[in-house]
Amino acid sequence: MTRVAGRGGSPSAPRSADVAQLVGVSRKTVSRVLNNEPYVSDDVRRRVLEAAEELGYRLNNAARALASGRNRSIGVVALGTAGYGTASLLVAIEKAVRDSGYGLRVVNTLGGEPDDIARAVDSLLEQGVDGIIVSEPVIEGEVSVRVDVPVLFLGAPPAFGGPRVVTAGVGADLLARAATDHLLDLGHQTVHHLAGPLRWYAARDRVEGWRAALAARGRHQPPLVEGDWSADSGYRAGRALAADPEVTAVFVSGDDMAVGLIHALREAGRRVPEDVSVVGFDGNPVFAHVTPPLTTVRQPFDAAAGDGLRLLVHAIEKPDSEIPPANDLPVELVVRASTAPPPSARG
Amino acid sequence: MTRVAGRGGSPSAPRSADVAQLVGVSRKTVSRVLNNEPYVSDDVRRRVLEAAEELGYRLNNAARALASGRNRSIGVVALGTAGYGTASLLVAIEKAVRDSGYGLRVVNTLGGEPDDIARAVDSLLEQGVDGIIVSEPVIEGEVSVRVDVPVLFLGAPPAFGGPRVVTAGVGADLLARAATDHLLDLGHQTVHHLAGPLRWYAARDRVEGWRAALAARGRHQPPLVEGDWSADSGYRAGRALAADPEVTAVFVSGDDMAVGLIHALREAGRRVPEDVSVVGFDGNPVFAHVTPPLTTVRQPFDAAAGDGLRLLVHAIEKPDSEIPPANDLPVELVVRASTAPPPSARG
DNA sequence: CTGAAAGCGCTAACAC
DNA sequence: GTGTTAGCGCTTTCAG
Repeated sequence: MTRVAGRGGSPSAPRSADVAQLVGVSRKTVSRVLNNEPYVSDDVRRRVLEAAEELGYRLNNAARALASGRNRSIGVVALGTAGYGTASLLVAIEKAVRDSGYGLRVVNTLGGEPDDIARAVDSLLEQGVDGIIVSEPVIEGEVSVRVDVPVLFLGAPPAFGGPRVVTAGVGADLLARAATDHLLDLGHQTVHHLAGPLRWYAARDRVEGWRAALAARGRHQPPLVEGDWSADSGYRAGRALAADPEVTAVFVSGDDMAVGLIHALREAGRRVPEDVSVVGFDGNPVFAHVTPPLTTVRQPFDAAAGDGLRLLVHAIEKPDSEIPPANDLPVELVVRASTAPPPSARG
Repeated sequence: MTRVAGRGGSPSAPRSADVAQLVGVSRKTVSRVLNNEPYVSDDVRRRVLEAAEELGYRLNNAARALASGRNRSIGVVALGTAGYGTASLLVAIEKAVRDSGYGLRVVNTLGGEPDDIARAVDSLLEQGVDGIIVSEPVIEGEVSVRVDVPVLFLGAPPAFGGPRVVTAGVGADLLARAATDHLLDLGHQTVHHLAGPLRWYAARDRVEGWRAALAARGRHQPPLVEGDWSADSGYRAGRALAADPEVTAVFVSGDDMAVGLIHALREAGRRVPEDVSVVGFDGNPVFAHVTPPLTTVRQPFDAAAGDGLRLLVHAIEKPDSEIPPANDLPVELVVRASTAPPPSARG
């Protein structure tokens, strides 16, 4: 049955005093029960819970925050794009935050520039958060803000310092390295790279991994090509790369760009994977169904968010104890049909 | 006992009293300035703003909410999937909320079932929100919650009633109709439909549009095929549909499913669009680069979120006045290469 | 135009 | 185990 209240501006909601009165205890006792504090008899605890239920009592978080100084919520500064990667990360963050017993406030910054971040952080602080997550920002300069809560930089080094700033990676460099190694293992002499915009730390991190893989085998490092994460930019990059017969393998810093790139390659008459192998980045499952199915690396969004949040919550709740070590993140290469040995190896 | 502003040694954040003292006015005057209330001289206003800036003063939202009863934030119950559609809608909602001067709290419900929604709404209410957006939920039963703030159902009819419940569509039926009409206009005798899970209202809404388009021309309505939004489910549906030579046109309730479906069709030897035309739903730009580029309808996320939020904010801020009418949403068909006239029309 | 007093609903610290 | 007493920092009356 539908139960509606919709009482617009009528009798005020029940307060803890109402619950206390109904049970015949003090407000503090009600408070103890609601906060799961010890030193309440099981009997009283049960009766308080029952009374609260009966009255439809709901804790007033504003009052609680004001009195305790803790808001029980965490704010995230996100990128405001609907791409699979950023969206997955946000979903993972929401889950991790909720599992930690906090609420989540979201502010998007379309650009991810230092000023945008400063503004977003400010607005979060004003709304009242106990900690802030800055998710995969663009970092070119210093962000100048006064922050008095712990801040987690997820997938980027801190853009501002402070005693309560923690960092957690998404393991992008290792992932990029695995992707590049896969291509090298297949027999390619070298691997080209289509990067995301280099102003994004996420893009640079992957470049590092690609470079490291090449360097480890003493391979030639082809010039970097830069896209903007969009499939269109991948397509444009693909047209340029298709003209170069030296190109037999490309590691692309995002699935969408990879799909655009493959489009251009095939349009130019270069077969994938027979002539050119392509590896994407992210792990969007839809690309198992394009032609050819895309080999990619899966980003460990859940693990990264969970690990980062563990550090952040630690910094919030035990500000004086040492920050625990970060966990290792899984590296998962999803091999499909867009990669193969180079033409030379097949005679 | 009166507390003297302790801005010497005390690391506590500055309060409005500190600002007031610095300027030499009362706290109420500071409050007026910060809330953009009238009846403050320009001079005082300016000095207050300067002092606030100088002290690095930041309003305490918990205190404000407690005193005023308004939290200045809106909560959204989202689906917790990283698909292009839901993610885009969330981004659009965030923007609309921010533009309205509210903060955004997010709770995901993995399932979108009535019970999940009830839980999510409860948690939002406890966190303190002035309004709630329920975004594209699964609706099979009634949601039983006590809500005392306005609720906007976005892309679904209300799951619970009440005087302060508003609804805004995303225009899915019209979009579905446009997609179906496009196929019919091309000369197809009828159009098959691969729907999303019918427990989702969003899926049912699109089915309606498809049915309406067929009915308007007196065309035969083929049996409905049901997927689960994933490309994999589209692929499975495609294998079944490929076996039926009658199928020349399919309207698919999501781009990902459409891509999976095309994969299966081609694998079975049916060419797209020569033998079978396919239209997707959502408008993810990456699918301009798959083979064949996907014809689709673009969901007007920004317009839908903006319009819905306008209604919600109205319900919050002017609870007694009538709810303004909803705006018409744009219908945008993106014709690419996955649709063509049926084989029969081409001889 | 501006200010003084009185809480908002809860938790903190300490009593009992 | 439980109650009492003070506020948290702001906005709301209602005076001036």
